[in-house]
Amino acid sequence: MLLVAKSATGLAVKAKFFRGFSDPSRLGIIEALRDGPHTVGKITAATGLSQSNVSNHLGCLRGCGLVVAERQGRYMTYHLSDDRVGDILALAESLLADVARGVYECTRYGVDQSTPEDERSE
Amino acid sequence: MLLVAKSATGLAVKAKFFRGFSDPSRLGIIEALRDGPHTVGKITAATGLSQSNVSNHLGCLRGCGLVVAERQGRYMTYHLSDDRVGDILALAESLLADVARGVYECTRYGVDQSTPEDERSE
DNA sequence: GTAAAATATCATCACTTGCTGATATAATGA
DNA sequence: TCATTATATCAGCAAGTGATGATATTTTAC
Repeated sequence: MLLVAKSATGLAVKAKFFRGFSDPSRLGIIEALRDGPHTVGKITAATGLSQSNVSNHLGCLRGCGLVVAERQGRYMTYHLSDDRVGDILALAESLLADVARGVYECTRYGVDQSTPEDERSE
Repeated sequence: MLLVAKSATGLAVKAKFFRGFSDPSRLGIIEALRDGPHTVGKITAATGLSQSNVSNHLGCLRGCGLVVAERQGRYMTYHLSDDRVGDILALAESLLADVARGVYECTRYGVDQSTPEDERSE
C-alpha cells in the first residue's frame, strides 16, 4: 500500500535546499553570516577558504535562497535571507546535542557499530 | 580579522547531520516516517525505491540520529528519533515557500543583484 | 530440519561535487 | 587612460555518493 505520495519535484527542491547546509564550508559561511552581513573578503578571512571556493559556495547558497547579495561599490555584501535560516540551524544544534555521538560515525553506509573479531573465511 | 572561529569538527558534524536531509530519497523516507513508524517494506512501497537502496539510506539516517529502529520479529520498524526532525522540515518548508523559485535553479549560476544601500566598516 | 520472507551488507559503476589555479569581469582611484 | 582591488567564472581533477544487483543474515512457518 502506498503511504504517501509526495511529489518527486518537491522532494528534489527540499533536498537541494538542505544541500546548502550539508557541507562544512558552506556551513562555515552561514555561521559567519549569522552575526551579520559581510563582504566576500571577510567571509574568506573568517572561514580560511580560498576566494574562488567561497565565491562558488556563495553562488550556491544564493541560488538556494539561503543568502542574499548586495553590491556596494566593488564589494559584495552577503547576508542570510531570512531569520528562519538561523532558526533551522539552532534547531539542528539542539537536536544534535542529543545525538551527536551517533553522528560522528555516520560517514558512509553500513559502517560502525560492532567490535568485530576480525575473523572471516576467505 | 577573523570573525568566527567555529571548530572544524563541529561544522563537519553539523554538515553530516544535514546530509540526512539533503537527498530526495532520504527526504522521501523521512516524509513517510513523519506520520508514524513503518517497517522497511512499507517505506519501500511508499517511496518506490529498491529494497537495498532504502536499507542503505535508513542506515545513514540511523547513523545521523534522524531515525531509530526497533526489531519486531522479522520486521524492523523505523520512526523519527525526535519531534525536532519534523520541526526542522516544517521550518524549511515555510522558508522554501518564500524562496522556492530561486531553488529550482540552484546549480551554479548567479541570480540577480539588487541596488545596494548598506554600508559596513572594515 | 528446509523454505520463504524481511532486512542488511557488499562490490561496482556512474554521476556528482568540492577544491585549486588561472583567468575574466567590475569598480575605484591615480 | 592604467593599475589595483574585489569578486566571479571556468576547466580539470580527485574524492564522495547514490543506485543496482547479488548475496548474507535473521526470523518465522511448515
